[in-house]
Order: sequence, then C-alpha cells, then structure tokens
Amino acid sequence: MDIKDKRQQILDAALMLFNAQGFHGTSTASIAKAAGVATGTLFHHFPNKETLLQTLFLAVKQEFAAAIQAMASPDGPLEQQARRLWLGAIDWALEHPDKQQFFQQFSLSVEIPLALREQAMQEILGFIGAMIAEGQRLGLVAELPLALMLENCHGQYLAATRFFLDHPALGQDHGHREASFRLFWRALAL
Amino acid sequence: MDIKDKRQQILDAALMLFNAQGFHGTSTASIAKAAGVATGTLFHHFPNKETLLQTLFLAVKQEFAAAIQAMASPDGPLEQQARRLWLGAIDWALEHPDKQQFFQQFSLSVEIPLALREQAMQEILGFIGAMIAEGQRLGLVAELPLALMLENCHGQYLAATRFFLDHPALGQDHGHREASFRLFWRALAL
Amino acid sequence: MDIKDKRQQILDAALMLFNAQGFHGTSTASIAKAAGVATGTLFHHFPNKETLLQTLFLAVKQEFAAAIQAMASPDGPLEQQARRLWLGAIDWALEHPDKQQFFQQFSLSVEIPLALREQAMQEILGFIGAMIAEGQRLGLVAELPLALMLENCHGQYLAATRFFLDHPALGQDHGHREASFRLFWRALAL
Amino acid sequence: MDIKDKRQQILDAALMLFNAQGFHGTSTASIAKAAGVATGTLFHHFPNKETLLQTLFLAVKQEFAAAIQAMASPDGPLEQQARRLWLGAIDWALEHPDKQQFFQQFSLSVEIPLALREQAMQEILGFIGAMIAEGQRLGLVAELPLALMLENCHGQYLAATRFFLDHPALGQDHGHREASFRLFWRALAL
DNA sequence: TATGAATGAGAATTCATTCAT
DNA sequence: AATGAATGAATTCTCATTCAT
Repeated sequence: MDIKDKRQQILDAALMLFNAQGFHGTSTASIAKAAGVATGTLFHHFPNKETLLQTLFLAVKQEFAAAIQAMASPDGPLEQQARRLWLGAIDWALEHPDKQQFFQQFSLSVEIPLALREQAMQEILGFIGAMIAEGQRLGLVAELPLALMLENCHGQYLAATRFFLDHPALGQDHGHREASFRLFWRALAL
Repeated sequence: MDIKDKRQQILDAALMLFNAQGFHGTSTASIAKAAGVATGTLFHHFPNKETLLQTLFLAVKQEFAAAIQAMASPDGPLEQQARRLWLGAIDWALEHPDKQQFFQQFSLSVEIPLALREQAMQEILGFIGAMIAEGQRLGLVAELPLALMLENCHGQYLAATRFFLDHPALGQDHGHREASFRLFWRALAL
Repeated sequence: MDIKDKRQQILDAALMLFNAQGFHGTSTASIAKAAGVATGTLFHHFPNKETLLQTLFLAVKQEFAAAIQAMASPDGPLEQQARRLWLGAIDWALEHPDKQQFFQQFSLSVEIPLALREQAMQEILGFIGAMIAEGQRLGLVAELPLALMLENCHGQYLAATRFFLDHPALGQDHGHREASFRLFWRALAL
Repeated sequence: MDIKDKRQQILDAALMLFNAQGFHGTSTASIAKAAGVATGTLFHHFPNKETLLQTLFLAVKQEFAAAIQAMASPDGPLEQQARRLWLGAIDWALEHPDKQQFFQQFSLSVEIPLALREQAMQEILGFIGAMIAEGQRLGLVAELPLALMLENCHGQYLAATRFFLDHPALGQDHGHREASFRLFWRALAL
C-alpha cells in the first residue's frame, strides 16, 4: 500500500467519487478519507479541488490516447483499420469502466475549462481526422464538413460506450459490437 | 412585466443561470434576485432547489416534444419524413438555444434522477423507435438492436446541435444542414 | 435585548473581542457567539470579516469626531480653547475606554486600508490644523511644517490616552490632566 | 551567501515579511521560502513562530539601544546632548527603515507579550529618564510626572519617525529635522 | 402570496508544527 | 543540522431552507 504514493491514492479516490457523486457532490474531505490521507495532504499535492479534477482529466485522457494510439496500424483496408480502432476503443471502455464513465461525465462538462476540453478532443480525435481525410482521398468516405464529422464521431462514441456501460454483458456480444461499428462506419462511408 | 407570474419568472431566471453556471454553481438567492422576487418566494413555488430543476427539465422537455410532434406527419417517403423531423429538430434547437443548451447540460446529468431522464428519452425517442420499426418493415432501415440504434440517434442529435450551437451561422447553411442529416440517415439506412 | 438589532450586537461584540485578542486572534465564530447570533447572521450583515472591522472603525471614528466637534467653540483665548479640546478628548477616551483602545490598536494598523486611515485622520485632525493656523496668525504658535505638527499632535494624543488608559485613576487627577495638556501645548506654542 | 548562516537568513526574511504583511499575514512556509531554507529548518532554530517574532524584536531593540547608547555623551549643555540624541535616533531610523518600520508595527502590538514590550521600553527610555531627571535638577526641564513624560517622549519619537519614513526626502532637510527636535524639546523644557 | 432576516450545517482551504529520512 | 511530505484542527465563508411578519 505504501508502494502507490499518496498522490496517486488521492487521484484514484477522486475518480471513484466524482463518478459516483459528481464534482460538486464530492467534498475534498471525503476524497481524502477515501484515499486514506489527511485533508491537508490533498492540498499539499493539488492547490485546489478544481486542479485535482483537471489533473485527473488529463491523466485519464492521456491513458486513453496512448491506448488508442497503440491499436492503430496502417495495415489492411481502411475499413478494417477503422473497425480495429473502433472495437479497440470500445474494449478499452469496457476494461476501464470507471475511467470511461468519468469521460462521459466530464468530457463535455463546464467543470473542465474549454481550452483543456478542446485540447483533449484534438489529441484523441486528431488521427480520426487523418483517417477521414485518407478515406476521402481513396473515395471511401463522404465529402462532408470535417468539423461536423468529428463532432459526429465523438457523439457516436459517447453513445456507444454509454450503451455498453449500461449493458455490460452485451459488450462481449459479437452482434452488438459489430452493430455499433456498422452505425459508425456507414454514417461516414460513401 | 406583471403579466408573467412570479413562478414563470423564477423558471426563466433558473434556466438562464443553470445554463451559465451549472446547477451547483447557481444559488437559490441568485435565481430569486434575477427573477426579481424575494428568496422566500422561490420556496413558495418549489419545495426545494432540486424540484425546481426537475420542473424546469420537464417543462423544456414537453415543449420540445410538442414541437417535434407537430412536425411529424406520415406524408411522403420515409426518408423525407425523417429529413423533415431531423431538420425541424435542428431548427428548434437554433430557435431556442438556451433551452437546447439546457438539454445538452442536463439530459445526461446526474442531477436529474434516472427515472425522469429515461421517461424524457422515451417520450422524445418514442416515435423515433416507431419510425425505425416502420423503416425496417419496409426494408429501408438496417436490422440492428433497437436500444443501440436509439442511443445512437440521441448521441447524433446531441452532437449535431452541439455543433450548430457552437457555429450558429452554419445553422442556415444548406450544405451543413443536409450533411448533418446525411450522417444521421446513412447510419441507419440499409 | 431585541431592541438593539443584531447588526449592532455584532458590532459591539466585535469591538470587545478585537480589543482583547486583536483582529486575527478573533474568529468570526466567536464574534457571532458573543453577539448571540448564528455565524451566518454575521455574513448577512457584513460581506466579510474585513468589512466588519472597517465598518466598526468608521463608526467609532465618527462618534469620536462628533464628540470633539461638539466641544469646540471659538470662545476665549486660544490656549483656553485648546485646553478645552484636549481635556475633552481625554475625557472622551476615559468615558469610552473600549473605543479608545480600539483606536489605539487600529488607527495605525495595516488592517485598516490606508485610504480609510487617512480619511479618519483628516476628519479628526482637520480643525486641529485650522486651530494651528489661527495660532500662527496670532503669533502664538510656532511656524513649523504643518504636516509634522499634525503627526506630532496625533502622536501626543495617542501617548496621553495610552497613559491614562493604563492608569485610569490618574484620569481624574488635576495635576496629570494639566501636565498632559502642558506637554502638548508647549510643544506647539511660541 | 553561505557566510550568513541560515538562522540569520530566517530572521532577515521574517523582518521583511512581517513588515510587509504583518505577523498573522505571514506564514512560516513563506518565511522559509524567502530565506531559502526548508520549512522544517525554521523550527530547528526557533521552537515556534511566536518565539521567532520575539527573538527578532529583541535583536532589533538591542541594535537600536546600542546605537543610541553610542551617540550619548555628557558633553556640552543638556539641550545639545538631547539634540544629538534625538537627531541620532532619527538618523538611525532613516538608515534602517525596515527595522524602524518593524518597531512602529510591533512596539505597541499585542503580539509582543507585555513583559517584553515594557522591558524594551525601559531599556531604551531608561537613560531618557535619567536625562530628564538631570534636566529637572538643573532647572531646565519641567517638573511633570515622569511616567507621563516618558510615554510622551515615546509617542513623539514614533510620530517623528512615522513622518520621516513617510517623507524620506525631508529626513535630510535641516528645517524639518530641527523642527522635529524643537517640538520634542519644547514640550519638556521649562 | 410575498418577504427577507436569520439560521447552522457543511464546504474549501490554510498553516503551524512534526517527524522519518 | 537539514529536509519537505504529512498532518488535522481551525478558519472564513456559502447557501438551502425556515418562519415571523
């Protein structure tokens, strides 16, 4: 237990409680208690509650981005690449339900400053954009306004993970997994 | 000014402030002040702050549902019906940006009890479900799990209105309007 | 007890406690308790602790200024006028030892913003300045830099009241009263 | 830099910060930081914050007393001796504005325990008392209560240095320097 | 119905001090 | 002697809600 340092324990506790009760519904005292540290310790590591949330957001975002990046590979036809990515992202969500739920709650929330939110979106959607461009070059993807397509991808991903988090069993069901990809892909495809 | 009763003034002020500052960021005192009434008056009309939010949510939801219902008509081919509905819903969002923003913020939020949220979703997505079933019967719409399709529709609608609220000028642009429908429709269509 | 409103009770309690324990040594909770009100009530009447102090400072200052003004009258030789004023001011201090002690503590303190302090000094020393000018015109008062003379008057008054507050019995002693005036007057006189 | 030991660095930083922000407005952490040492180090040299303040007070007082003592000499007429002392004390204040400001703030403050304050006053005013007695023996100084005269001297000195600290340029002006002495001396003189 | 002063539990944050290294 | 992470009591201030008028 002493291996994980207190800073990390605080982040873990915050993730759990923010998910369960929301940002404003969670007191710093309760985070500290759940983390097994004193109230002062929280403020030793984070100047205030807001920064704690943002630090957490950044950390989760980076973990997700790294996982996605690791899945991407330019092998095979574009649709195969996209399927691999989509299902990989769904799997990541199912393996890290707490982190995914955190994303659902905060990736559009006012608590995260606009700049940080947009930066996160950019980082994650960045190579989705590249893949769409490539698809358009190959005549596989429709020529629609890029910003709108990206917002759409984001919305579909949030919807799909929302669905699978609400019905965890279906996350293993081949039919539902493929269906979710089909909706996503056909929206974009020519 | 005395025409609108104080209850309505309170609801209006709450809508504005909840949008701007969130539920927890808005004090009942500030709502009362913005509404031009005394703090106590708010609690004559609503037993507590939560109920105020839920009442507001219900009112906005019903207004939206009524507007959508008015647009629907079983005339013409299914895709035309769907286009009319989709663009009508987009227009409603553009005409009521404050109410739409309120929806964006609270239709998935923890502040609204699950039961209320689901009921609202049902009411609004209800005849979307019917339309999908009809489409499937006619062989126009893909045979995918219904719950997933509905969640997808919802996610796409939120994404589209998010986009148009962020770029109000494009709300009048034919290309973007059609593109948003195309994404929506192609996801579902066979 | 209900006659004095809570606002005044809070000011009274604050005066007492600030005197006894200093500004930082006095918690808002203890002020509220001593005033017999809830903590929230204090913040209903004063936006924060600092404003409470400044309001108190202003109130005491105005009471003192009014008392002094009431004593001044242009009758008799200048030295008589000055003596009347000086002894009157000493008497006020002895009759209101708590308010005088408050002045001792805060009239030079950093807790009171410079602007407020200077305004208070002006108001109280204003007609001391006029009296000095008159004395100089009559050839009774030395021609020294005015600002320095005023600072000196203030310093002497604080010293004298400090002495009399520390030795309350001597406040009635004719010898000491006269001696304090003599020191003051001879410093200025030609 | 390593020449001055950390203890002294802490005292220097404390002097600066207490002046700028007051005792309660200055955290031990900020003192340590300004001194370039760790928070714990402060508590190796001083058992607590209060003791740090009192140690500082004592050190400054002793430095001042030593400087004054060095200026005193029983040569020439008494008024000359007094002038030398007074102007020397003013000069000391102007040469050590930070230490003088510290004195202004704490020599009457509640933060310094009464005993320490009185001891300091005694030490500094001690030979002022002797000089007054000598003046009275020679028929040069008024026969007024000694305690009152000492308090008056102290008050005048604080007022004069307050004035000169607020108007540093005038500290070199012969007229103002002499005027400040004149006020002081004429108050006491027969 | 309407008012707004009063309430007090609860929140975020600060900070002097300790102590293992 | 020096460090700085950790502590937790204490502090200021907020705010939903009540109630006498």
